[in-house]
Amino acid sequence: MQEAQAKRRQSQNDLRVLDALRCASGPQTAYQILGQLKKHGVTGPTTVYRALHRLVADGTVHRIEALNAYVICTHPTHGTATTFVICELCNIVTEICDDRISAQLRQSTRNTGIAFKAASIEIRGTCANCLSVQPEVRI
Amino acid sequence: MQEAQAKRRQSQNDLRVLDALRCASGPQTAYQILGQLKKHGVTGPTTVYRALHRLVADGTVHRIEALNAYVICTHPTHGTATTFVICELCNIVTEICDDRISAQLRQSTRNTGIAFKAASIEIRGTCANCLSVQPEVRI
DNA sequence: AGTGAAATGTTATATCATAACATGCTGGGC
DNA sequence: GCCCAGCATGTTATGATATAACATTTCACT
Repeated sequence: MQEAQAKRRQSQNDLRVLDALRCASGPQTAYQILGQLKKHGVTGPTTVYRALHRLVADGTVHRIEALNAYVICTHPTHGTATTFVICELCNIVTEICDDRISAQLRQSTRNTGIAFKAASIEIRGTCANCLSVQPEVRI
Repeated sequence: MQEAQAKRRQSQNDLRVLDALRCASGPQTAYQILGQLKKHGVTGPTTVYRALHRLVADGTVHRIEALNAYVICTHPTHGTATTFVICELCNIVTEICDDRISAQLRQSTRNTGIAFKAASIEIRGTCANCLSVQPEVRI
């Protein structure tokens, strides 16, 4: 469908950043990643940001705007409506994938005469785990 | 419904920030607003950020995460799925309002066991005006 | 007028991101 | 093998966004 990316060979720093994100328990800021990469001799944020830009352009990594942080994409086959849920209790971030969301956004924008390219959706809520612990929070 | 805000009396700085946003042609960063408020003797960003926090909490103003910028809410009666379209050609930002979007997000999150509180949706696309000028961009 | 809560001012600093320019690595044509 | 174009990387500096911490003022209410 759209911008199926020509497979780019990932550079050494790209792989290091991906490693750092994989090892992390949640979204990481650029400077947290830099902290990890220092063990490989990386000294400046520029290096990290350059790798992140490539990986985000690829779709390999997503940026969570509300957190200024980055995560590995867990639904690489879907592209136009990346959706994250940020749990307000434990701050866990989950990527969800439901094509009806992008379908609805396409329809809603079409009604207003706007051409839809892509969307980023960030939901604040409560994750299933916290719900089971704090049952007074309702779906 | 949800968080129908008890009417808060807006402070002097709140009103100044709202004025600055109203006069602006689009989203304004905190420091752009600060630039306007300097004529009233405001000197530090703290003042602007404090007013913005109150106004965002109210729902009077929205933050556009992708731009680190702020706009006045144009659909104050709807609250749980603020949706903006950012035109990639002219950078105009439009708030759209379609309750089916939040309905779909509620449903998609319910399927995953997550409790939905609110969402911010930022769409990249092309506005109606730019589409009419550049017809090769398709809906 | 007295009081407490909210707002504001002030200074400093933390956090996020890019600019600008030099250097190094690598793969494809000769 | 050698060259060189294109990309990746390193380095230094700085810009842009946001908050901390604490002092002071304002204001509604009694």
